Amino acid sequence: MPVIRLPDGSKKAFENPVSVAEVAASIGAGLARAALAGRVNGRLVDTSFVVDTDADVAIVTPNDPDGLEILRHSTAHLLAHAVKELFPDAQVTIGPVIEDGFYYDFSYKRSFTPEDLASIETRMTEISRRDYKVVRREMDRTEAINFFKSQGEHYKAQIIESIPDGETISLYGQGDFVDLCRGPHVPSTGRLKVFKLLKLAGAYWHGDSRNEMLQRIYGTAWARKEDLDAFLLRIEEAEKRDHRRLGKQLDLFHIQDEAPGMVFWHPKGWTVWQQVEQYMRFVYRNNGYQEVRCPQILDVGLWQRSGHWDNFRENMFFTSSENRDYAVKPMNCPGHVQIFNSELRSYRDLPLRYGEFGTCHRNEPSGALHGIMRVRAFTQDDGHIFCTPEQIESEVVAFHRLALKVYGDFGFHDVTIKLALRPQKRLGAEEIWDNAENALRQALRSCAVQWQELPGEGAFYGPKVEYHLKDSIGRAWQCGTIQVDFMMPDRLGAEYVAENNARKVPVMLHRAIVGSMERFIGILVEHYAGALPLWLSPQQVVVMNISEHQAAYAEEVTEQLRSVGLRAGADLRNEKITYKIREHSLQKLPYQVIVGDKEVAAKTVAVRTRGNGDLGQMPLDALVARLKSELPGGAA
RNA sequence: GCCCAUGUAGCUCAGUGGUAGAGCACUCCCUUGGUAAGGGAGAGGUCACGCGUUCAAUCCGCGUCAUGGGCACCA
Repeated sequence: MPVIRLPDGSKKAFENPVSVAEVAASIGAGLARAALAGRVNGRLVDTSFVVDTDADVAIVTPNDPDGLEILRHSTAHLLAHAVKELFPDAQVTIGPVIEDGFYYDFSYKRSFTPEDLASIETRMTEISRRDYKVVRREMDRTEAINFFKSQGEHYKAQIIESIPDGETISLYGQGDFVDLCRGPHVPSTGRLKVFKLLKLAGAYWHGDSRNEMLQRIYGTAWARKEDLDAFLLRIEEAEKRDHRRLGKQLDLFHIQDEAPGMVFWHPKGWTVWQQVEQYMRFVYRNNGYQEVRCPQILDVGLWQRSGHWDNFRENMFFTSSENRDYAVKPMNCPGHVQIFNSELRSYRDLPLRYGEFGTCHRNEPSGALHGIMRVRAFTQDDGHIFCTPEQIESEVVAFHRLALKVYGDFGFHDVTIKLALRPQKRLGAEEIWDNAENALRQALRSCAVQWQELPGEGAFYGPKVEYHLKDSIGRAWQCGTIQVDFMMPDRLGAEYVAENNARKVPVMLHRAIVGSMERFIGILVEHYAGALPLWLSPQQVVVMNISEHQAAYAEEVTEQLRSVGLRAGADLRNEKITYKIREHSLQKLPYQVIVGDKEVAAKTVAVRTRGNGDLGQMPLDALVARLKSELPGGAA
């Protein structure tokens, strides 16, 4: 005789055990139609779940985030069902929900084609129309293994074998299709109406590159058609701000076959680079760093001593000359240690901070390359701090404040922090790792921030704090990092004279704020959709004449803008003003200045801004004042 | 590196077993026009590269390279 408590606090008493579906129906027919699942005492269950004792029950609908997740999970099953109908020999593996959708991995003798994808989607719609009831049943482990083996589903059997013995295994069936699943699922396939298959991809079984490659089908599913359309529109909008597309349209850079993963910076792109670099140079200078520069290639022996050769030689570039082998530097730290080692250091010198715009080469796997976001030649705003263990905390805190200031100046205000802990492949004793990890935890506590810990994600020489920036369309990018390293200074023979005249090995902190210049500029371009803020814009102002009569005045105005340090250019082409405006608007110039006979006569300029349109005439001084006020006051 | 797809003019893309097209951009001419495309003419391509099949390959096959979507990797 269960008493059901509903989320609004009301109670309903039932004579007999009731299913979630019956509870929903007792509340209203509309809710019964919308019910996808239930939440009984906080646990998600199918609508067929029977409640036989007093309980808190909520009805889960597509409007509930859990409901949407169930919808997607059930759509993944619908996908697998369709694949099994069309390709009975295909084996199913796993099909989880991911952000904005789901995927399902299959093993099949031949590759699925884009045409297959279309027919699978059509078949999914058919199965949805058949409106099969989705039925849960339970088996014991051995029975389940035998069941899937008998179906020829060896991957499924293998998954169950990895589940601890004694646990009940739940299966979900719809029509002839049965899948291993924890559930819950929608009550019937007819509930799955708004979905779309997105792409085919390869993926390793168990995510391990030593295993065979499966075929992954990605899809998305939503509660309403409008949500799906909005999602597809969002993808389209993201494509429009793709840095590769904008890099071409705005003439910032290109990459060509002769140098995969290496960037040709065009004048406009290089101007952006210079703004970022000059800004970061001020950051070094104003925060106790000394800028340095190290050789591009260094004897292989140095990389053997540092440990990079053992860990990364597959991904390093080598060269040789006169019987000597060199590695093109994949990192800047060993170089900085050489500068540290170039004279005898005292504890009084610490902390000693070096900064470098260090260009590194890494022979990244071909499949990893991506525009200018993941390249083989890149420049880091790299820095290394040599300090004592006692100084770690204050250095990390100072770095943290500085990093947030820099991100804010570039327009990133949503920053999350992660702490990557010791990886499988690493140098050094456990105790050293304990110290290093705890030093970073302590420092983060002092920063009064929240952070997420990532086991196994650290560098081979030490744990790292990572800074993830959220961009204007909600994507997160890892940029900055600060890492504690108790290994490399010792391996490379760094030491200082302590107060008691003993030689000690300093701690080295590796740190970067923007990370890679290439990647950061790519992120900036995508964040701003190419409309960079005034201080970063390659060209800040264009001065256009309406007809050739005002050419001399236009040049004079341009010269005056340049003389106060603005990046201005004149467009004196024999084109209509509307044409010129269109072109410079497409180039996303922040300011367009138009001079015609009226402006020449009045000694003024007509100003048009990106976004706000025509501002009308103003004296040149007023324009300069406006531009100056829009530029940041100075670096950190 | 692995799976799949793609590679045609500077860009975006059509197209065909008989050595190729559009729009924009470019050059020249006309036009001197007031806030997102004025008009005309012209030039421009070893159809990514290599090897096959074929009387004939940009098109079909194989290989290589690169790019894209994923996976794996990311000091």
